[in-house]
Amino acid sequence: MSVPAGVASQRVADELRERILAGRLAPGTRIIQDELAEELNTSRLPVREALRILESRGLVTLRANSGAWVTSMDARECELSYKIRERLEPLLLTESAPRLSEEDIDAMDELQDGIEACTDVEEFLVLDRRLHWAVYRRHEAEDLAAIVNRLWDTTQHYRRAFTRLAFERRGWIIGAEHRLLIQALRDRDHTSAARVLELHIRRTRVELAKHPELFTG
Amino acid sequence: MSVPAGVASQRVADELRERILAGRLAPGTRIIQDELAEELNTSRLPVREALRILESRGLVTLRANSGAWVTSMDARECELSYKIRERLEPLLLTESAPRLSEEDIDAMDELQDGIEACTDVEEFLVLDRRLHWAVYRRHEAEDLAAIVNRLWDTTQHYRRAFTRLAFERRGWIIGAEHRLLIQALRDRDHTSAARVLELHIRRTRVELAKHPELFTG
DNA sequence: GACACCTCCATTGGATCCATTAATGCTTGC
DNA sequence: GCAAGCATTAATGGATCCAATGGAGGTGTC
Repeated sequence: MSVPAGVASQRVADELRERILAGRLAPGTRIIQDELAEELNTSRLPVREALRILESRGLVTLRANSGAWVTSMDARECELSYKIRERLEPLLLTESAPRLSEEDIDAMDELQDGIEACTDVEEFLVLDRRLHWAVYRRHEAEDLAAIVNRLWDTTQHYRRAFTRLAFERRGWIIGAEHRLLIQALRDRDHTSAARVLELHIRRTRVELAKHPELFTG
Repeated sequence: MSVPAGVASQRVADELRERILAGRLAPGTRIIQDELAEELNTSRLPVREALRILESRGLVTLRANSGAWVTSMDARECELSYKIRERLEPLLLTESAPRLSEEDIDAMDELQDGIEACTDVEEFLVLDRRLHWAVYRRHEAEDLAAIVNRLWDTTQHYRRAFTRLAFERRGWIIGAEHRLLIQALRDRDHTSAARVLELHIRRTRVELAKHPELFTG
């Protein structure tokens, strides 16, 4: 076994987060402290602390004297998450955009090339997220970024389900929005960039609302 | 000794939060697990979990293998918190306003009477917060409310310092804004209500920016 | 005299053990 | 046959003990 780097509770939290985001632990799944502890070769204490960490990120729901479950959302909560993103991500963009270099923006176009070339849903999710965070790369607003990151985390599972349905036949819309966003950044037109981003998130929210069946689980 | 209600770690977290929000624990203060545990007649374990809980609420800052401190902000972070509030609280108002009853709105006017009558800073902070949450009372958006609540918590200390400076000579502005907000809600003009709220927060942010000396501690 | 390294102590992180709670299944009575 | 209550069991919450880390202070060397 490899050398455990860093604090155990953080390692456990990272591992658990990875499993949830990758879809290997579905929303609603119960998490038993003993099982995880044994599986990760540690005691239950770091697991308990890891669950607290992930609860604060919204990925896990705790009930006192009862247990822990992977957080699940209903359609209403998910829609609200998107409304929050609509308001916060343009602000985060505003914090980052003035500091982006030409190279930063070139990298975005390359990422978008990759997105347009990819056919696998999991790969799309990774690249799409990477592109958005390339836009925010130069922010100096840790607290705001943490809130936004959390929203991406908690909606990841539903984004996956939605992407499975939609990205093949309507993928060009996302591509168009991404290219418009990148171009506005290149032109240093930060107001337009913020507007495009807001529309991009808003359109996704509206599309998502057309598929309530994604939440009947 | 009285019967301990609920889970110990939550009790410790509540007590610690209360101390920080009441200003009895200043930003930057170090928190030693042993001391708190002894003082609250419990072991270090609930204290550790309480620190995790409060870290997730942004009230304490943890450093691995080092310790815990009451979180402190610089002017930039505080200003950003207000910008986030400017965007999120109107949204939270929108979620609540349509469901507010006449009695709810009457209660707001009564709260505002109390605010205009009060001369003590601590009392003002309590009543002001209570009034704002009276506006949001009928929301069904727990996640959004949690984010906003957290922002109020983390900026509480700076709001106190600012209030000490400003509320006596310019208190009438806050009163005017509050009354306008309540009236818009009474008229069921939710768009205006959201705008007034946004302006109210924005004006406070701009005022606060004039007092950088509040952050040189 | 100044800087670097080493040792010691205070404090946090982790493991094991015990208490407590809550849920489930069985039994009993109606 | 069904419902309610009790008992059993499994999993969480808490306390104590031990290990590891990081900072501070002193000493030795350049």
